[in-house]
Amino acid sequence: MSEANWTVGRVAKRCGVKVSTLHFYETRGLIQSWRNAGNQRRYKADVLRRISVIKAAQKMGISLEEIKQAFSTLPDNRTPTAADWQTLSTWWRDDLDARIDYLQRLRDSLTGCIGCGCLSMKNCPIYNEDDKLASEGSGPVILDR
Amino acid sequence: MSEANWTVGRVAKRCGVKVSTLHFYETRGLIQSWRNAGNQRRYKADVLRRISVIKAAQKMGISLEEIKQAFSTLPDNRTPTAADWQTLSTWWRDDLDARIDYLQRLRDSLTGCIGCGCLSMKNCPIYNEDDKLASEGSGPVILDR
DNA sequence: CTAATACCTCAACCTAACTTGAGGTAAAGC
DNA sequence: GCTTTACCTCAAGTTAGGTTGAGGTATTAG
Repeated sequence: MSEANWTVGRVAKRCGVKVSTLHFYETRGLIQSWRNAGNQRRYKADVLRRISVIKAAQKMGISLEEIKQAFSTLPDNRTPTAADWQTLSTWWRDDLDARIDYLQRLRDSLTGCIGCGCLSMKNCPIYNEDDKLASEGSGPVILDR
Repeated sequence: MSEANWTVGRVAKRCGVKVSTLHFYETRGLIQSWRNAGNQRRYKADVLRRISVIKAAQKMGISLEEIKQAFSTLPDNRTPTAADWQTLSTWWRDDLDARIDYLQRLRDSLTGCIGCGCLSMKNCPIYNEDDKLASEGSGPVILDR
């Protein structure tokens, strides 16, 4: 099999994902393929690394949309080099550091917080993480208790 | 307002969630209410803490189903005490420790891994984390962003 | 007493990330 | 050449965690 002749089935098996997942990633613009004479997908070998990177990023909690954004920084007209991938990993590492840090702060305030009854109060560290990572919805309302 | 006369609207406002969320949590068995003569929901004050705990647990990446399981260990016939909640927080703290540990290992192998090309190989640490957190439910753990 | 809110139920809709299935074609094995 | 396996497209289904809206009732403020 030449460098540019990977079939969906082979890629799927090699990467441990389903064929439907590869179709799906393609519709989302995360991977590309060319078609042979019979309209079947064929991939270049670098798709393997892309998929691996997608899977790794997902384990870090990164969404497909964000992965797509990150991929858009890769070179268009040539196969990404190790250095190109390295750049991505550095970028995500910071993200991962932030997530870890957030969870650690959450952990450190957890024991005191859940038990003590402060959860609905304005000074609760869990409720008031001054952190974009934590912000969701409209947030708690300060009331007495 | 007596201890057992919280309306949905008040609870929602106090906790920073929507009324529909409270309805939803009720259908999932996460909170309970009683009805007044006009069929409107009324809550006991302890629902406030339940909701706070749900929110805190979600930030740790715990699913509603798991939260429900944890709640099932709370006493049925009396309002949970601080000690009861403390037990839960200890339980989840271990969970959180495991998640942090997992992310740290992921981070430590990331730089070497994404760049080096080993990602699709059998011995790649990212691909072979022997970790249940990495494979629980549908996809990776969801974290706040 | 009346109008403005607040609630109620139930069904449908939403996003993410896929999976499943139907109906049909291509490629590969013997 | 024939049969099995691999692919193709497109639509619809799935799970989590909610949100939105319609049509109707209860409560509350003035």
